[in-house]
Amino acid sequence: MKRTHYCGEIKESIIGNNVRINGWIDDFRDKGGVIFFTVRDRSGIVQILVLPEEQPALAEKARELGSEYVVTITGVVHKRESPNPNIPTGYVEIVAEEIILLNKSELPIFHIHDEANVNEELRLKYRFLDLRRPSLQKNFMIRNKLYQITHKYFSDNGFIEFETPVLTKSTPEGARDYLVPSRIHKGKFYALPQSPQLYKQILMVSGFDRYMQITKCFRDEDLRADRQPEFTQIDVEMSFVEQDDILELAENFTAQVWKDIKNVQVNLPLQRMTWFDAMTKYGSDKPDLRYSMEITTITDIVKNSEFVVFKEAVNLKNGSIALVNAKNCASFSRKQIDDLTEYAKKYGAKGLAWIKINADGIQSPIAKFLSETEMQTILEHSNAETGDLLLIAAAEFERCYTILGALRIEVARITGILEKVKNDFSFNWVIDFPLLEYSEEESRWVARHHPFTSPKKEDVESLKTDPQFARAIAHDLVINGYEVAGGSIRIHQNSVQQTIFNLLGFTPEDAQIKFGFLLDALQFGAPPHGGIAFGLDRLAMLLAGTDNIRDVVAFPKTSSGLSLMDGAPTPVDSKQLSELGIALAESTKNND
RNA sequence: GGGAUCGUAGCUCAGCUGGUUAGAGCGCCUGCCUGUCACGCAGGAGGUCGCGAGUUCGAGUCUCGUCGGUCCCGCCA
Repeated sequence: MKRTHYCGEIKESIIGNNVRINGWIDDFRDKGGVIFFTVRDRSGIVQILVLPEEQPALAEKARELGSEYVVTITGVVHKRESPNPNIPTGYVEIVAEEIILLNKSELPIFHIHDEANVNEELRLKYRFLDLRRPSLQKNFMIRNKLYQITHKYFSDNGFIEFETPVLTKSTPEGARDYLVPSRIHKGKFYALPQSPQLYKQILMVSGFDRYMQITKCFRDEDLRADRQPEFTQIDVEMSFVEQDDILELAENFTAQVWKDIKNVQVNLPLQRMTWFDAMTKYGSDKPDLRYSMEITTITDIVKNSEFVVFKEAVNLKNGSIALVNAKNCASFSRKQIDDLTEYAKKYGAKGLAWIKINADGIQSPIAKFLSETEMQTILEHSNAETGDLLLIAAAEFERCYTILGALRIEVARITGILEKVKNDFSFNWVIDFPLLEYSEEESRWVARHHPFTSPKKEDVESLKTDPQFARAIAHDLVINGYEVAGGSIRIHQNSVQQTIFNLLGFTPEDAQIKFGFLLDALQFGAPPHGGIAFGLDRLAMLLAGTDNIRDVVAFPKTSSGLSLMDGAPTPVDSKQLSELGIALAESTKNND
């Protein structure tokens, strides 16, 4: 039964050899006087030939086979009479001598072919079949390579691999926790880690100096095409370093991965962009730099204009007016512009002003509100040429640029720019994030990254007077507009940490209850330290060339968090609940 | 929490302003076929139109609810 070769290894170089393969029946073509079928394993497919006249018993056995039956085939490798150059093993075939049926299969629910476009709901329910498709198998080979490169790279660089707990303490900041009830301590809960953040910092205090871990993280938030509730991080932390050291290590790692897996040379060092520049040029804190289409700020140009929408925006605290130049889009129809307006509204735009630069002059609903000088200055600053369409947003700073950032991507999609750059890669750092942001919901400052992020030295003093302007020593690595890694230099001085907690509205008692163990650790000789964590799934996505994270996760959840194959989550036995001291609220009881 | 969109044969889909017996391609079954590889030819089987109400003489089609998929906003330190 044991194989001598994988199917994909049956090549011209072993013609004449006696071989044995294991695999699944991929396709069956019975021509009457000659029978062909193909067998598939993880390496590819190979054609088997049976000649009924010469081997009637074997032919009879072959005719019993069906799609996805599991077989062992023994035979001799022959050169094909009529080769098929479209498959790697297409110049040879195995002339069967023995066929062993190891297991039958029900009729497959769908074809095990890459071309088969099958409803994802079915694919997830029958994931064991879906995962047989060559394209998915390829994705997991890539993912495996990524694991191996990661272990080697960090080991070679002196990092020590750890495991941190999965049953941890719930912390209130950040994402919603997944909770695990304790049986021994009824009424108390563990939380699954949103990330091993505090543990890795404590390992730094313990003196391990360089830590890494490939680890699962859990966040109970709504999902997206690039977000799963459980996901894998390459988690890294280093002592006695500055931000430059972390960026250098991380970009060398990234370059290594792209070289080994994609054979792409990444030019180092990577471009670094401040958060402010990313926002004002690209309207995003994770800009896709495979194409340009930069945003132009025109707040100062139109601040005295008659247009009431601009007036209102200027009067906002931190109000901004800016535009994106959609090159060669002046031909857009009224309907297309209406669609763009609707699109902008999703991001909180109240409306969308536009200027068309037609061959016969300017066309714009707001032209009448702008002076000749204002219009000319706008055209100059945005490098507007005949045929261009300027899309203008006016709102509070972050809203205004976010709207334009979304439009920038949408215009790139509509005009085919995204399609053109789909095989390119762009890498860049975004640094100097704001340390805090004001939460209207909670009426307090919250940490933008996490509460242990160090402010920039020069901004520590102003923290107390102008917290909104304080910048963090934080860094995100962006590839093709995806945030694939993020990290920071941490606070290692208890006094600074207390200042931050104070700003976040925690009393010393609160802080002690929530993060006391970290605060304790910081008082016992914490070294300066910092780190970064890569989203392994997103890296795998980019390497595999897919925009769907479920294509690189073996058993993913749907966008509502269900696992369609096993049915999780499910109700549990009342006995299990009572052991945990848990009673369901009346309203949730029949929710299965 | 909100928005958009989808759910018809095993799979992918068509099915118009409501109207007789719901169709196609692929797959499947039976037979034929000595170089197929999206094999070919002939014949055949296969439907709770996601589910539940409602409107109507009559619902795959209209309305409401519900379940599920996908994408997005909010959310994701």
